[in-house]
Amino acid sequence: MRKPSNRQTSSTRVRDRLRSDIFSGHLAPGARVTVGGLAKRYGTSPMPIREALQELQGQGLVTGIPRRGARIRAVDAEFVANVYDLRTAIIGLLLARCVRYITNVDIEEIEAIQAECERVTRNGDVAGILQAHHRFHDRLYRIAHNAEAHSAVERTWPLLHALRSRFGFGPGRHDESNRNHRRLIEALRQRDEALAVQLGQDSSERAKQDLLAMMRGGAISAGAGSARRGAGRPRD
Amino acid sequence: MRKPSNRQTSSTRVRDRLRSDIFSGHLAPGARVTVGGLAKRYGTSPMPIREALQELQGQGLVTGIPRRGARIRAVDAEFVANVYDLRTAIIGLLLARCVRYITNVDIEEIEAIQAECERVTRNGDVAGILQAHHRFHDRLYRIAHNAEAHSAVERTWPLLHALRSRFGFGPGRHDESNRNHRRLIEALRQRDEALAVQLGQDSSERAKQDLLAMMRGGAISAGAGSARRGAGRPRD
DNA sequence: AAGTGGTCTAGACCACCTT
DNA sequence: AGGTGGTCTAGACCACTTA
Repeated sequence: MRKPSNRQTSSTRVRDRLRSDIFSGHLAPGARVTVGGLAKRYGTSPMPIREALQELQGQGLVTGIPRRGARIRAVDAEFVANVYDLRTAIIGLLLARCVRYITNVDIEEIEAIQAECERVTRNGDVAGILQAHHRFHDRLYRIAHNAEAHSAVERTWPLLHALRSRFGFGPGRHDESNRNHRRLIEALRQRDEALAVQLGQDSSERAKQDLLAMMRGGAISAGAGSARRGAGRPRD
Repeated sequence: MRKPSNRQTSSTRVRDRLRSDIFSGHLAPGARVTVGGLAKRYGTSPMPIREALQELQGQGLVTGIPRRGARIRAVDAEFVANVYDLRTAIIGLLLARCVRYITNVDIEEIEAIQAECERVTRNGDVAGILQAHHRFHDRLYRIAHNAEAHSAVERTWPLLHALRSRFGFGPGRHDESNRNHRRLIEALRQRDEALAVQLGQDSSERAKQDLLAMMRGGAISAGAGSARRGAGRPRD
């Protein structure tokens, strides 16, 4: 019963640590990183570094210069807003298609996932909330039968996951999100394409605004159930 | 006059040949490919194969199975339609932002590129047309100041480029495209956001329909007026 | 002209699937 | 248990940027 390295490959380890180092500010925005330097830093050979760098490049976290290494991208408000706007545009496409393909069985399953979302919300476990939320979106967009659009929006998830883990959620944000999900499900049940698209894009926009506010506040609040932290938020 | 050498790396060579082999049908859709097999086929070591595979996976041409190799994706009508729909959605976002950021200098430069588009159209050189067309889009979307959305739509270009090189354009398609470009430029000059978005998305939709029609016909016509066909390979 | 740093080769390792 | 095949290591190669 040896499961020492689960699905944990060296590339993924490097990728996660690299991402963590970017968010923690240990690797400054705009800093140039080299394969050799990172290989020594993480104690591995060039190949996993290249792989991780390429994946993070696909997520927009690093920008590659042809023959001159790579550069850390600043995870600032503009970058986050851009990623969310991209998500919003694609989500509009996906939801329009969902309305055309969705079945009652799909709706039942999505409602079950939504119930799960609301349950973990009461627990207040951020990791669980993120996971359930992700499952909701994944299950929904699968219906759209557009794998390219789906994976394009999926590609932005690791970034948002990491940011939410760090900055948490604003007060009442979870309830708002769940309310939006419920309304979206109702629109899907009615097969109201325009409304579903509108609600989904609104949801995405609200999520963007909430995350941006949390980033402005610099909060590290876990957003967990204990409401006794509410007073000290440096709101602006 | 020297430097025949690089910008051509082994990874890119493998990537291009792999893509070519997929389009030519030499690698059947759904076929499983292995790193070792491709390494022998292309006479190289595993690493460039992995790199090329990963990039093509990012473009949706191959789908990776965690521990079990990769699979060639079928380049059929559904796949092409999906990619175009994704493009259309993102283009809407980009054009809406373009209207907000565009300057008169931008418009002048875009008009110059459009003039180039029309000149190469008269020549009938497909490669030149594709290049000019690409420059038009690239220059335009740069204005939107959303690098993530821009690169997401750029990622779909190599696929469309390859397909157009193989299947060409329908009769009158170039003139229609240029007409749409001119109208789009006019909408941008008026800063009419709704119209610009509408025209841009219409253009994308028309391009999709044209390419799908060409694929249905199985034509290899260069689209330069000589609409001779019938000797073409129906499919491989 | 020397240095820096990305790219590639060949082989070993080991996880997963098959008999 | 054996086979298949992805993943990783260490070092060499070479293009591009410095003095």
